[in-house]
Amino acid sequence: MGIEERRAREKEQLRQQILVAARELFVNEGYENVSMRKIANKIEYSPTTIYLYFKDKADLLDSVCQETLLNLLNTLEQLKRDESDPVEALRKSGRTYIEFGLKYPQDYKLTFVLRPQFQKGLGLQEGSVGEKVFNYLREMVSECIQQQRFRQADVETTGQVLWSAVHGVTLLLIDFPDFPWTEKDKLIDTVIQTTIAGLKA
Amino acid sequence: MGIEERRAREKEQLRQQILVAARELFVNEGYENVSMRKIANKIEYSPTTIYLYFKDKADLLDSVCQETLLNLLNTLEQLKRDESDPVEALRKSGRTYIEFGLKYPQDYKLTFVLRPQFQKGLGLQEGSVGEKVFNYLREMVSECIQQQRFRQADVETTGQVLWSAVHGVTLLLIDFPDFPWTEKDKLIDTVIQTTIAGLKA
DNA sequence: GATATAATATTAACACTGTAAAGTTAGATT
DNA sequence: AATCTAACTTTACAGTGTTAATATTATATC
Repeated sequence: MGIEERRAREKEQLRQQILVAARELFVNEGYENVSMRKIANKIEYSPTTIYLYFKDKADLLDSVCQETLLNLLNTLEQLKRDESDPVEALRKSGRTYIEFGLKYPQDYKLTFVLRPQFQKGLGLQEGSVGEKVFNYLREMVSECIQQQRFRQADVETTGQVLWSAVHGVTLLLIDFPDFPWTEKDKLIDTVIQTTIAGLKA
Repeated sequence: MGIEERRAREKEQLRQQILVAARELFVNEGYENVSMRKIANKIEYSPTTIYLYFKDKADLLDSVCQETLLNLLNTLEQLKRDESDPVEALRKSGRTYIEFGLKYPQDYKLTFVLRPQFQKGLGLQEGSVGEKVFNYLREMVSECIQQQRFRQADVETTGQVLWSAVHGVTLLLIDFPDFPWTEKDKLIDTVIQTTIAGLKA
């Protein structure tokens, strides 16, 4: 049955096409200003066709973000392999996380701030990419504590403290671009280093 | 001329009425799901009347957030008078800030996450309440550094690091209520103490 | 008290939005 | 060749923010 397979392939292709178009508009114009009609125009299909591939607009945007997050997860995992020192790995991971957020601010906000509000209780459900990202953090922190590079403390709490710091600075930099921030790279480094120093103390 | 004064008073009253209705709807239904018509219905005026008092929907949101910020500022300023030790004052301020966010989660998100998105570039302009809140933080940090309770460092950067930490944990607690957080009070304390410890080191 | 003036509120309209339902068309199966 | 089915489009609805024109009211002036 090669025909069905070809059809499935074509179907998947259009799905991807929609995702690509959506991401491009989404990133460039901000997710508020992207309408189904705009996406449809871009791919030269009628607006309602999109509904054959995605439940609704939220679902579409969700899929875009999922992809982006998977990207983040991959970037982080790669990093882990290239670095043996656990504290240094953690530092680099923090940087990577923040820079990711700044590179895809719309995706970051949608995933970590705007979506949870509407999908109450489904923020970091089991198996979600978000959960995997936090698991990654857990591992790194655990390593640091086990090797006594951090003061003896709860792995969970320590991870949550780190996440708070990087999440916070990421969102502030995204949301208040005109605030007189310290030079961006310095600020990011200081946030990470200060938190790590605090965990050693 | 008591008449003009009465009119100004009445005008201000309706303005307030709009603000109250808008806040209530924004908080309960989410900014996106609140239409000008809904607000108008609630106050029993025609939709366009609102435009005589506010430039547009974003401006209305802005005004709601201004009020929230003023509320936060008052809460913080009260605290400053009651504490002489600068590090302790900072610690308490951090707690107060976070607790404020958790007490009015929707208002907090509206002010610090949603509003910036719609009022791009007008995040913390000169003379704004937002700026005053950050000035408050600046003062406290400055005191800590001057008294050599913190390691010698840039006041601006130090303040921004602290803000990142409290902002981060506030939003995480709000947005992922089902995440297996460490006990809330412990987490908040650890975030603040770790950051402060890092600033001493 | 009648009339002009200014402030305030409303109606109607425009160009959008997300999306449900029904209609169309092309290709595969019988 | 007739039928079925999946993919896609057309149409339509109820809603959105917002503007311009209009109507209503309250006050000031004659």
